[in-house]
Amino acid sequence: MAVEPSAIAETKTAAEEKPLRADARRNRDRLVEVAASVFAERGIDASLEEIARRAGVGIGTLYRHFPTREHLVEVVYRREVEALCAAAGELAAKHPSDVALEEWMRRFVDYIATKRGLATSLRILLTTNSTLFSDTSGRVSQALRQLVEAAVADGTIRGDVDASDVLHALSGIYSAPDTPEWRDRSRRLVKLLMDGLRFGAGKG
Amino acid sequence: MAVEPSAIAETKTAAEEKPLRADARRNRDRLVEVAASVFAERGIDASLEEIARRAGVGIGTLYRHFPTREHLVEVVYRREVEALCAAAGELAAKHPSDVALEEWMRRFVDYIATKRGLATSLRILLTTNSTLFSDTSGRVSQALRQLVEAAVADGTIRGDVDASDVLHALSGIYSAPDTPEWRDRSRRLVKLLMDGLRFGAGKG
DNA sequence: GTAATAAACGGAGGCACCTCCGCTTTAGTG
DNA sequence: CACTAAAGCGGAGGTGCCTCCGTTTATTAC
Repeated sequence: MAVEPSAIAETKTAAEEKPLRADARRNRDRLVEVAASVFAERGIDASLEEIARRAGVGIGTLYRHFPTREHLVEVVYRREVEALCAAAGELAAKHPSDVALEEWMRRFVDYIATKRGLATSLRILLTTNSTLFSDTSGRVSQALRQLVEAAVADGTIRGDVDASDVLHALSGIYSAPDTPEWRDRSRRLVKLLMDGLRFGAGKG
Repeated sequence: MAVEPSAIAETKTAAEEKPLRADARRNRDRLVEVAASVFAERGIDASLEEIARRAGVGIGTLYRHFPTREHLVEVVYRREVEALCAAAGELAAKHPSDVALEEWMRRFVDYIATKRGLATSLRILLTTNSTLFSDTSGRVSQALRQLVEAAVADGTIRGDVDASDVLHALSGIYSAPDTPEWRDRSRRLVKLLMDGLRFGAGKG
């Protein structure tokens, strides 16, 4: 009955993990990568044996690294959130700040779209492992803040909003029912939001 | 995509079900009975094949009657709640009304005790299937009302309480953590409650 | 280089899930 | 009764989960 720090410490928070042997590191990374694509393709209930097979490792290796399905899902999920957040910096460097913001929100919609199918399992995971929720939502809002503040600073969007306003506006994306039109509706929401943000830019 | 009335209509709400063939009825009843004892013995994750085996039917028969584990669990659960509620009438007929009430509450504690291990699965079931929750809690409070009202009527417990007060007082049984002392603590709660109820009986 | 050892690998094997469909039994009908 | 259609049965078989442990490999020490 050891006290679990929080399910799976993990994540690359510095080199706080004891270094894995080179082959182990390789296999582990491979598994996460393959799992991401298999989950995307077949849903969260995809066969773990298929993941191991496609990754070219034995099923035993998969289980050694990820003792339960949830461990694997969590790592994949964190990795994807991380990538989404990292994209904020890259977009900011490559585009005018308002365009960067818009493009990021578009990716956000796509990201949520892929996660919809996984909704029930993710919900279990999120209620089970509360740090997962706070960690990821923290990272996401931080990424968004960076983009919004930059755009406000150079006057491409209005100055009387902040990241939490935008996040709030985006919440419709989460709460809307999972209909066929959902994606289009969400994209329109982003457009609408951007129009509103650009309106009166440079005057606030 | 048919509209499901509510997961599994079931229950013997009159003869609204098309009559099963005699052998089918027999197998079905047998399965429910065996399932109840296997679930009690091994927990909610007990092997369905074991249930079928012990019931002396093929696994195919189990699945025909109960397409998912949840279907089976729900039917077992409803049956048990039903039995608990039916006991109210029997106890009322056999004992002085205050004794009947006390005994019923004691059984209630025992019942909850057996359900504790099944808590997580039951929680899923209860959130998934909302009628299950309202149906059963309705039945339980109805049974309790019968007992409380009888005891108030013939003056064996005080008159200034009703069934919902008692149910409220019993809620500690649900919310208390699942420690080893839980059962004793709950029995003391029942005793305490009965003392309070008997105090000043016949004066309200 | 080589040896020693701890770490990691992989897949066979045991168990459970669930589907599918050929066989059996029941409940009607004459 | 005998016959038949419909209902029900059951278990083989294909798949997935997860554990266990003999074998392989990376690393460290010399």
